[in-house]
Amino acid sequence: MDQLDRKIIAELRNNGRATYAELGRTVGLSASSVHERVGKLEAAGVITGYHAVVDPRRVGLGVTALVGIQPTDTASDDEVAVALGELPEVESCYAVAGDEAFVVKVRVETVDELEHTLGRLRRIDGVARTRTTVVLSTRFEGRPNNTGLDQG
Amino acid sequence: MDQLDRKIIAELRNNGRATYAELGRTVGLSASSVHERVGKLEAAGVITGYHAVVDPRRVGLGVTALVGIQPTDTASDDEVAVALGELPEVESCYAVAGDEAFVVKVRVETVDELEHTLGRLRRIDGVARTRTTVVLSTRFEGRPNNTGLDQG
DNA sequence: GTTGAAAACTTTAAGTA
DNA sequence: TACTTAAAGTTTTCAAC
Repeated sequence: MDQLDRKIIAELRNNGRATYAELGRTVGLSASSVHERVGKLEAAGVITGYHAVVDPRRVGLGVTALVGIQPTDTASDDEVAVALGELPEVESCYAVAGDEAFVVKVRVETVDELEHTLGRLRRIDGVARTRTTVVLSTRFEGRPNNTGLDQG
Repeated sequence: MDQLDRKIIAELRNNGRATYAELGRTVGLSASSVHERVGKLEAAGVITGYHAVVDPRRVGLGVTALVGIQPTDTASDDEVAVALGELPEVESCYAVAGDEAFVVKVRVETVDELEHTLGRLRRIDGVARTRTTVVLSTRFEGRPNNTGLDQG
């Protein structure tokens, strides 16, 4: 991965639909070269995908919460993580240091649904307790941090 | 926003680089129609952008932490949020219920840098204390939850 | 890495229900 | 209004260099 790759990645993080021709113009390569480089970055697992970002409220997911998952003494973290992944309302799942095994981000339509989801989380085998932090507003989210990409 | 819009959004969440022609084939519309619909969804703020997703470890951001921000008595939440946004290592920022004003997600290269970043967070005017949860592993992240999009 | 060319896609305009 | 087709311009993609 050289400087040009980093530049291409930074561009694609800002605009995931940039054309290879556009990228070529910004980094000073032919579209073919960019195309090949991007293919290699994808194959190498550096670029893992492309997603449209949607305003959650506009698609009926107005309630967000961060939930700490405290495990039982006998819990298998991997099994708990798999179970967490089976709930579609769990958008992200981090294994963390501390007395909680995981912190997950949950997105649902209503607080009623949140209550419902928390119940399901608690019923997962290996989950002892949950600790819920309700998100009041999302100031910003998933901002591309191109430290070391833009110029490194 | 009708069923077709929802289908298009779900597709673009899974593959942000899907061509209008591809989208048209999956939803049963011409490329022109899809093009027009996507333009309207973007203009309406439903689709807010497109991003390449990068494996953070592959771009030198191997350390992730979730940091609760406890405010001082006199803090202006908005001003604190702006200050948080000025640090590029703060990827996401949520205003939350509870004794913490915000929870932020921080991504840095090393634990040394994490220490450095936490110092800067604490020095923000309006920040009394921070509570840091180090992420040991990201099981999954930013999964598109297409509840209510895939089928209505 | 480049160019060149065919196929595919984008994007606008014009026309239809 | 929302769709389609048509057509010109662009981009993709795959050779060959």
